Amino acid sequence: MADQTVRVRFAPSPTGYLHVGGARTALYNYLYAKHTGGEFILRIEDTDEARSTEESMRMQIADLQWLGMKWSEGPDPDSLIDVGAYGPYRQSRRLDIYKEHAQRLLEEGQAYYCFMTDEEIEVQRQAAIQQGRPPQVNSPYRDWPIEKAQERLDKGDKAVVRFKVVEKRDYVLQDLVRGEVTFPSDMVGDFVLLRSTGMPVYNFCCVVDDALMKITHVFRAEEHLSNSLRQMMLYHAFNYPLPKFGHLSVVLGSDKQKLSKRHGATSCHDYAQNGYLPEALNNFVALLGWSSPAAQEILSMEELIAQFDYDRLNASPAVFDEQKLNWVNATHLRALPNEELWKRVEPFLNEAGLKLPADSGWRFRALDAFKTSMTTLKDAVELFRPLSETPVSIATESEEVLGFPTTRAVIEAWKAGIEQAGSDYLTEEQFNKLQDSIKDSQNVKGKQLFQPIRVAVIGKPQGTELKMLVPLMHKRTLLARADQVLSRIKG
RNA sequence: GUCCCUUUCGUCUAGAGGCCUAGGACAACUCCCUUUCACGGAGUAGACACGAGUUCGAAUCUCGUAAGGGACGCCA
Repeated sequence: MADQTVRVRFAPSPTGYLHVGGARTALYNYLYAKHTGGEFILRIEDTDEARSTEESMRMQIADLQWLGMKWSEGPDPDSLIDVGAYGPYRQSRRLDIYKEHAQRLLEEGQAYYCFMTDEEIEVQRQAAIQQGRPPQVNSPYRDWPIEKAQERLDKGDKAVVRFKVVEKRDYVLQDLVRGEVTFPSDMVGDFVLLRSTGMPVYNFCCVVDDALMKITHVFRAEEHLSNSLRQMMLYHAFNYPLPKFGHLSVVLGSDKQKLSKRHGATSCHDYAQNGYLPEALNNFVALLGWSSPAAQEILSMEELIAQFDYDRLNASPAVFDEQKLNWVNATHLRALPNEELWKRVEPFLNEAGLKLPADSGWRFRALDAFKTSMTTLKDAVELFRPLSETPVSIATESEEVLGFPTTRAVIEAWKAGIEQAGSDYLTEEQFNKLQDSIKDSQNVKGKQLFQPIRVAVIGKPQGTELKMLVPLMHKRTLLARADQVLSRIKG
């Protein structure tokens, strides 16, 4: 028991994309498994028939894969066929197991069939609230003998199965992140195990599955903390050993409200589409509620695995700070070798329809020129756009530059210089010489010199150094661009 | 309403009774580098929610208060 292998699980309900809060929960479980050499298991909690879809399940699996978390048990990412010795791993396929467990409790008198209608329950709730009591049900069917209930069932009446809360005592949870948490048992009333449709309810399947799947540690969101009481009761009723629980803090938006759709991008999918790196999102999200013992801010997945332990998990809520995410992302992005960076950037460039040289030497020089101005992969699009042959839009900030009295002459001299160039691409040296000659011939310097040239090259007065930019552009493009800008001055 | 959790710079956090004149990171600001923008470098500013206690000594322990969050579903 002491050196039992760690078995942890991530158990999302398939309703939409994977949320960043969910990603953090998954990550902590994953890191703990990897850190201890244990198993990371994926279980799909799809007992809510109204909201769960297979499509969502696929999306969440794709998101988890994008983040680089691999599970040793659960649905196979491609075929969706269960892998592992404790399956099935989709709750909707474990219905028989839940039924058996419910039956067992029913027979032992630890659970009962309840025929109350929604209206009856609502009346009780309101009454309880008015009297200042917790709104719990008090079912008249609580002590019905099972045979009597069965008769009604046989007549076709619908019933839920409720757990019978009998013991009046305090339940103490040794939480891995919060320490000792005490719940009085009267905090909850008799709760539903099986819906009238026969579908089990979260607290019930969660316990059955965690026990049967031999889960040793459960890191989950704080909102489940009070569920723990019900779950402890069930573990007790089944006489199953309790796993260790760690209840994570909530992730908040900038307004300190729980992160939700209102806050804009909150799904991993959104971040992927917006050009964030999975390693950056993992890194950032890991630091929301956990800190590196080495006080590192930038960590690779390997470093996270090596350093992660639950003793540095923080119990207080954390605000998701997009600015820090941006910094983490930019830092990871700049550290990528050019070859890898190009692979990541290319889909964004293609999507924008940019036609760029295929030569890898050219690509790497371009990345060197641009990567310090990139926060996300998507930023590459606007940076690379002026390098393609298509005309650029001339930025409004360029107007002032176009208004300098010397601008027209400078651009014409620039154009003439390019025309004289022997090769398709100017070298940095040739560019410098050309710029110097314009300085002398036109008698301009400072921003009167380089801003017009920059506008004639990329359409705006600020950006990457010209000596980096110009050698990346074909003579033809340079000339066309200069003409484009000159025509603008006339008009 | 009842119960549970949380509370250190704007944000993420370090901090397990003296090492704290409270440290780091992001953001902000200033300067340097730079014929622009970024990158990079150097700095500045900025916090223990409040009140009692325990103690020679409290950000750290206890109790209250306040604020925020969660649960009280045939959601998870």
